[in-house]
Amino acid sequence: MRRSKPRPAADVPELPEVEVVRRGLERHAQGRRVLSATVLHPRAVRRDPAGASGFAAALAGQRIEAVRRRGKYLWFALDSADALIAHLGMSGQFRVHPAADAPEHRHLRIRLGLDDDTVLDFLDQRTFGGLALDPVGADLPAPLAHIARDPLDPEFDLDSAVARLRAKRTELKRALLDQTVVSGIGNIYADEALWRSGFHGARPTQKLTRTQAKTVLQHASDVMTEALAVGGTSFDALYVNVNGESGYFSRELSAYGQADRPCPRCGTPIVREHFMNRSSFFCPKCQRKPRRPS
DNA sequence: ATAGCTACCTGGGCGC
DNA sequence: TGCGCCCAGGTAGCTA
Repeated sequence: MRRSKPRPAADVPELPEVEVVRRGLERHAQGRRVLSATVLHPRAVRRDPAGASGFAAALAGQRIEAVRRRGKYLWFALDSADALIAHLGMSGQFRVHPAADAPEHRHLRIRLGLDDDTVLDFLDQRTFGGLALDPVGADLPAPLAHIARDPLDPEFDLDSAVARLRAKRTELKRALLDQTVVSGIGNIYADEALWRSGFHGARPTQKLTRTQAKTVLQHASDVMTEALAVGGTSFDALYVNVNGESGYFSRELSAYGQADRPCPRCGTPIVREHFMNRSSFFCPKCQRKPRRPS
């Protein structure tokens, strides 16, 4: 029998972590002008239509007016018509260093020289993340048009999210991870929201009542808001690290990563199963599987 | 149109 | 000791 080994639980950025990064970037980069851009790994700019050299040339000289976010996407509003879009992927980090004393980390992918004698580094071990320059639309860069508003957005509308969720013909966990329904939810907070709701991820969305859909979305919103409240104050002033070396986002988790440990509600051991090529963690007593899995 | 699958990545952990 | 396999998962793009 295979025991699931303890893992570092939450090192993948989801909504609260990305918001922490946005705040750090706002603090350190807003109002700064980009003097230079160096691409150390071409994959980090693969979404940029101009390629690495075009990216660097177009970015140099631009001023960062604001740092915005939708779901897990970040973008820097620039003084041109372009936006610098950033996604952290699985392992992306931004770090700020004094230019005179900036370490060359082995996972350094892009370095931006700023006009206050600092560098803004983009690090990414697994290279799922990256930066790209794109024209900004009315208020959203075009490549982000399909991303739904997230629960931290002041204009997030729970009722319309409920409608989108119930319009899906799929399993509940799949819909929670669908960034066109609600953005910002990844594997970790999907499992936490399901656990709090008492719903199994395989429940068919089309059979959810409005109240049930509202419940699970409200729990998703709550769990991410709470994580932000805990983690949002604990990053170092000159060190914008999405992962949070202490793992401060992972301590409160009830289901995700807790295989074989007692459910905090009923004591039944948490079960781990594979779903969508990912791990899913749930309490087999609190979260009954639907009798007819869709 | 839409639901669902897979490729894309690296490095730590573990079995042999 | 060292090799090689497995695993983590967000998203674009593809297929059916």
